[in-house]
Amino acid sequence: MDKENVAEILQEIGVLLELKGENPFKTRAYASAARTIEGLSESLEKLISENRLGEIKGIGDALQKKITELVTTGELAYYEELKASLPAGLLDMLKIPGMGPKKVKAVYDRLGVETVDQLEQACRSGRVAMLDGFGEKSQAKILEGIQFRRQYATRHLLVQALAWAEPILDELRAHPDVLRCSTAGSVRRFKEVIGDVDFLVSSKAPAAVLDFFTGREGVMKVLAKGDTKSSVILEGGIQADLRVVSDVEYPYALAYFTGSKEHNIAMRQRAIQRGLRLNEYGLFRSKEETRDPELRVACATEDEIFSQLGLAYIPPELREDHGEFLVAETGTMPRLVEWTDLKGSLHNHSNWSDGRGTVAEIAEFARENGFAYWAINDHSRASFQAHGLDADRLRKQVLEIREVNRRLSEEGCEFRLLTGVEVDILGDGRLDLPDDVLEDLDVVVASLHQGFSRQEPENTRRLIRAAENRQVHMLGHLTGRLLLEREPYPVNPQAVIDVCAETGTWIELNAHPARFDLDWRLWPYAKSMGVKCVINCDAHRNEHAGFLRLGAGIARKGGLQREDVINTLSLRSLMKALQGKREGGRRS
DNA sequence: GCCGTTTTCGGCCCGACTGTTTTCAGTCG
Repeated sequence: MDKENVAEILQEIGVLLELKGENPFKTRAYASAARTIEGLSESLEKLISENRLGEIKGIGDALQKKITELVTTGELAYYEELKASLPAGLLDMLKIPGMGPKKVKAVYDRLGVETVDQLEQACRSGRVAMLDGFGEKSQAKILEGIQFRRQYATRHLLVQALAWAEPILDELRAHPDVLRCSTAGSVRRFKEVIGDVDFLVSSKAPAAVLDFFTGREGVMKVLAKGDTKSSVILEGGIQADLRVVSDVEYPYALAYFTGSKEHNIAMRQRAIQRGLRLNEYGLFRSKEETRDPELRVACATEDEIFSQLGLAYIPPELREDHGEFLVAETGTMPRLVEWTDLKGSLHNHSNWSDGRGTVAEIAEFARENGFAYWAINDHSRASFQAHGLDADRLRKQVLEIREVNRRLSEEGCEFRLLTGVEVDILGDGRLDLPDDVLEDLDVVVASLHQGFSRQEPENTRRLIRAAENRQVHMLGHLTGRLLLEREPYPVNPQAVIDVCAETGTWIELNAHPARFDLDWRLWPYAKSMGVKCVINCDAHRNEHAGFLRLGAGIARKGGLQREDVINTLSLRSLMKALQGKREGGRRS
């Protein structure tokens, strides 16, 4: 059983315990352990065999035993008993807005309601409103929540959330009563999947800003509106929250509402260790909870708050309690890669396979947009559905690309198209094209496109064999996941990273917003092993070049710097690196 | 269930908003 499965089960145990009315701190312990497990860079098997599980913060004796049982036997008796003691439908009910563990338990205990459908019936017949603690309004709200969940997704891709958030941020910025404003929450942290979008504003007239926010075009429903905050549902079905504070409070509130929750808890604890209190209203010289302005440590920006806590500024992308404090404590934060550092993309498609543009159109677009180089890597023949290229068509494409480059050169232009392929990794780990064809290409990306039903050891071996081929520069979208759509295929990424480190093979960070693959959580490990990253937009049409900005944000979440990313190199250095990989490869 | 410069018990982040209450519980972030 792998980390994701273990984390999922621990998470579920936490929820089930909540439904049972257990001590909230106990339920929280499970949830926090689940998160910790998910973020581990080492495998659970290894930690267990070396008896190091207990060294992890948040995992004590009880959880150690349960995790060991799960990993070694694939089952957990405690979990099975817990699951059997409650109807499965209760978990679904928790997802309805306004239905928390107490209310779910109440309708179950007192009305025998076990599923969302039964809850709907109970609301329609008026039985829910008659319960203590419920009323007509809660009943109507539950019905609405059920309808809403049927109609809309609850989680959205970052790219979609940004498309909703950025125009609103522009409007807020232009509003006369707005002093400072920003997105906050997971959008500001550049999480790959977003639940809702958060905004923070400082203003002397909060009511006017809140009125504007709730009255905007594109607001479908106002969920809540108070003196300082409001929640709305936007057309398209995403929730947007706005919080308005005074300008003095703004930096503290921005830090607080950017989160993550786990990062904030660590920040608060650091404050407490220094005899201070940190909340959304300020950093206070006090041992007690307070918001007395007299006691506030003046900070004009987030930067100054970190500094007061003995930390270098932590960029929002890193605020996941994922090791950022260890780095920031040293007093200097490395400069993370910026999307403007990227000089081109080394994995893109043309109309020779499943892309849209012609080679000439792509060259024109990339050149005009200031890139130094752009690779064309169409699919190989095994990707039949994508009109994959065989050796013959590939050679013809190479001629066409060279012709385009010749013309560019004549015009005195320094931009270059690079020849390449995204070669399929076949069932046994061989590549879909022979080495002598690959060696004539500038950039070879090797990817899995089939075999999702295979087992982990097999997929891992396929990727390792591809990485060991000295003609392969990098592995493309390593886990094949499609966010909110398709799980990653079973693969042991650490084992693949280890071989990439040995062979000097690079790993792609595919910047397609549904991929972001390799996951940001694995980059610190890859970096520690010396494996280089390539941020590719996997463009199938020119507009996809914009994905590079998103990919760079994800690379920042992974703590990557310019020197960790191959496509920050100039054309000349890149060509050397491409050549060097082939000469340095361990075996072919 | 975890943890310890407050160390084997007693804390564990905490405030805004809503709805059902008539002083507060539940939910949410």
